[in-house]
This record gives sequence, structure tokens and C-alpha cells, in this order.
Amino acid sequence: MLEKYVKLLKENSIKVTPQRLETLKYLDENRTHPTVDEIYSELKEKNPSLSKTTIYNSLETLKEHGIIQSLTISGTELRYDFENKIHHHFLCKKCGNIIDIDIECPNINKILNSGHEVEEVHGYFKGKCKKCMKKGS
Amino acid sequence: MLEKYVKLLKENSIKVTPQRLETLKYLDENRTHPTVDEIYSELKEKNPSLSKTTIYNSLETLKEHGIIQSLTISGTELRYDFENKIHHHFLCKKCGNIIDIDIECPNINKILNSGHEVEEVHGYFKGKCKKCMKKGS
DNA sequence: TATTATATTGTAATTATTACAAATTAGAAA
DNA sequence: TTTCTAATTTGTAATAATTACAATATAATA
Repeated sequence: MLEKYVKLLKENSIKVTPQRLETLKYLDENRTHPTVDEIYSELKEKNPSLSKTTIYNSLETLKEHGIIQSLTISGTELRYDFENKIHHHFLCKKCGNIIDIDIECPNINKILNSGHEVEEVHGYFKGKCKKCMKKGS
Repeated sequence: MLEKYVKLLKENSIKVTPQRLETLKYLDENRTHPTVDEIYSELKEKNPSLSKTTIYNSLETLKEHGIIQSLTISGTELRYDFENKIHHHFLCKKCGNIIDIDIECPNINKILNSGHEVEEVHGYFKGKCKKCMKKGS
């Protein structure tokens, strides 16, 4: 069941540890762009000796290798995304949910031609989501 | 000299205070997307009794009224921009500079049609800037 | 000029993240 | 399988950004 994640780590020459596997599994199964604290709190249930520093370290390592990506959409805390392909995000200021927006960025080529070397592309929209709009208030 | 900023505040029915004027002036004259601390440190030179909380409050008020915008590009701290029209930004991971990228976002209409209400649009690119590329290393 | 709601100040609290040393462990080599 | 070592995990302490809040001061109105 964890084979998928073992493979991911080995392909990237990253040592396979239970903490890294569980972190990956959590991100894969929770596509809600969780915070470090959300990941930590959940995983600590099953592994009480888990340290939050380990979560920080694991996420950093996974990100460095391009396996996952981090979002700076909220401004106050980092959020993580198992999906590592470029896509956009919508943050609802009302309910706090972060919604995936699957659109291409047609501007990347312009940037590439500008002489800068692009490693990350982030498209963030912020406002009130469809659901919250319907609810009114 | 500060008339420009007085006008901006009055147009938005915001009380005119020296702190707000100086904050606006600083942002207008420093298009480097400064942090709260940078703004505070600089303005404190001329006004030693200035409180950092005031800078936070002023920036929040100005942002609420759409006079300035905040950037969450770095993830660890907010940055502020006098330019309030939609444009993109490039963060160089080497030198830390944030460069304005004047491109349109052709995707906004897609989002608007999706049922979400969009208040902010952020386009962030991260990597190594032209200058740092030339320097090598 | 007097009044009042709002803004500023200063301090303390909160929250996210990083630093770091000691203990543990994954994976290579014997 | 056992040993070894570099890398990882853990736990605590430190740092940094932001927010809360009460007391004081001030802008703008009457």
C-alpha cells in the first residue's frame, strides 16, 4: 500500500523512512493543501513520538526534489500539495478553502524569454468561492 | 509634496494621519516590494515614536481600500506594493529581489465564469533572475 | 473650541518556522 | 547477518512575523 511512495522516494534517491512515507501518503490522500500543523496533528495520532521538526524536514526534502510543491497563497503559513504539476489555486477568504484551478499559464514562455530561470510558477486567485456566494451573507 | 497622498486618502474616506501619509510615500518611492519591517525601520528614523503596530494597521487599511496590494510571494512575510493594478512578480531565490512582470493574466475570465468572485489575482514566478544567471555560480 | 470616534503607541501574546545537539536508524559494506 | 556511518528523527530552545489589547493621543466634525 505504501509501495507507491517507496518507489517515489527511491526514484529520487531519498532514504525511505516511515515518517516520509506517511507524510507522502497523507498529502496524496488529502488534496486540501494542508498546513504543516494539520499534517503533523493527524500523523501524530498514529505515531505519538512524531516530531513536528520531522514534518518540516520531510516536506522540505520532498519539495527540493520536486515531488511535492508548497503554496504561499495564505501568506501566514505554508501549505503543501501532492500535485506537483503547474496549476492555479483559488483561496476563499470566507471559508478558507483552497480550490484547484486547472488552467494553463500562457505566460511562461514570455518569462523564459526574459532571461530569468523559472523554477516555480504560482497562480493565486483570492475572493469568495462559488459555495459561499450561494450561501449569501 | 504629500498632497498626492492626502488626496488618495480623502478620496477613500480614510482619515489623514502623518503615519499613513509617510507609509504611502515610502511605498510610492520604494517600488522594491518592501517588508513591514523595512518600512518601519526606515520611517522610524524620522519619527522615533513610531510604532510597528501602526505600520501594520496602516498597511491593512490601505489594502482594504484597494490603494495598495500585498504579496504573499515569499511565504514567510508579507510584502507591499504601491502599484495596485494586476501584474505579476518574479522572486529570485538567489538575491531575494522581487521583479515586476508586466503581463496580463488571460485566465481571469475563466475564473469569473466559474462562479467564484475574484478580488485578488497573484502571479508569482520563482527561480534565478537574469542578473544572477549572468554572475554564474 | 469642544467632542467623539478613530488612530497611535507600547507591551504582551500568539503562531509559524528555524537552529541545534543528542539519540536513533536506513542502507551500504564487510 | 552484523557492523558501521552518514543521514534522519526527536525535543527543546530560539527567532521572526503577526495579532491582541488597553491606555493615550489626535483628526475631523459640530
